[in-house]
Amino acid sequence: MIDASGVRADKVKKSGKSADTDTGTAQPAECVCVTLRRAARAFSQLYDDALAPSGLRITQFSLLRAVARLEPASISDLAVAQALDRTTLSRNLAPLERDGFLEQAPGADRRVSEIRLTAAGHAAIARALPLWRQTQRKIRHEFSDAALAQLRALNDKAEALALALD
Amino acid sequence: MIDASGVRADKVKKSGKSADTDTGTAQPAECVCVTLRRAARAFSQLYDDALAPSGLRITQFSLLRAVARLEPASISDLAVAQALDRTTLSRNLAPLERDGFLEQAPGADRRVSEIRLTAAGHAAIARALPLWRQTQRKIRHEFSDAALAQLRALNDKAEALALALD
DNA sequence: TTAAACTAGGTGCATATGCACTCAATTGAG
DNA sequence: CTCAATTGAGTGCATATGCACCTAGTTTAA
Repeated sequence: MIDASGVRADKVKKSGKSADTDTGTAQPAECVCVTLRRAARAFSQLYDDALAPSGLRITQFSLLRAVARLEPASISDLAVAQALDRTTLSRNLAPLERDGFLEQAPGADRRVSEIRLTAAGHAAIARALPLWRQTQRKIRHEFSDAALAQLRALNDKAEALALALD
Repeated sequence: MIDASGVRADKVKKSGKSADTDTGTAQPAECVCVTLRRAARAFSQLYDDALAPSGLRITQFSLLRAVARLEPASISDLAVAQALDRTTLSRNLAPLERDGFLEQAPGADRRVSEIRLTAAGHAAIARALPLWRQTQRKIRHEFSDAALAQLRALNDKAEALALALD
């Protein structure tokens, strides 16, 4: 929780440094990306904390649900579904497999690994679902529909722009 | 860039699985947190790509600028400024120090490490600044002021909520 | 049919992130 | 002044993320 306890909030000062080309706002010239990353960290805190009793993090919950939807899923399927790099997704599976929430088996095309939930995986999702729903409700209550819709739009356009970097 | 080339976008199907409690939308029941994380990844791609010629990632650029603002900065100062865990921030300094962009020296209070930019650090910021500005302009052009304002609000409220978890 | 091209996936490396725990320096209570 | 409480920082461990490169199957062109 941003463990920087007891910080001297007083000693903040502005340096006239050349590199610091603020626009004059109290806060540093804000970077859209940095703000987004901060928000993502804060939300992850909230969701991870809420899901903790289920033993899942929000990333893992999301991944397990994707497996449930696409079952039997290939690594690449899941990577596309989650908009994650294939190798990242591959590694994110490891702790879930280690904990017995899913299993991989070679497919007919022996290059492909078919991923399926185990009973424990279904149980984990079932444990986490009410916690997640409650958090979603809280969040939806805190933020307007317009804000959430704009977040979606932000995400969609950003993904389109990032995809154009190919 | 979400390297999952040549994925069979066709084999997506819906399983009637109990765990998959979609609300009926084409997309899975969307998680605010997951959407935010996706957006943050996409934006990071855009910014990292744009900043690449400077040798900095967006996280590093942001951190260097924070040092420039708070110089001489303690680890905890920077952690608060970046809304990052203190230990994360501490580690994020390592590659920047290794590359000679900043240096640490013990302060009067010998528990505190005073962090300052080097000439190379200022130069790196100077190299990255125009690239960052250009990207900011592009982004601000793509997204409405309202969307960006709502992102800020989202971030502020999320940080407040996360802070309340203490 | 066989070798080239393509495709699914894995590995090494590096950064980013945060928690639990530890240590050292400082401060404060008595 | 002395010892306990506080505070700044580091380390071990684990997950998350993506790039460059590699290997093994599969498909396709000659």
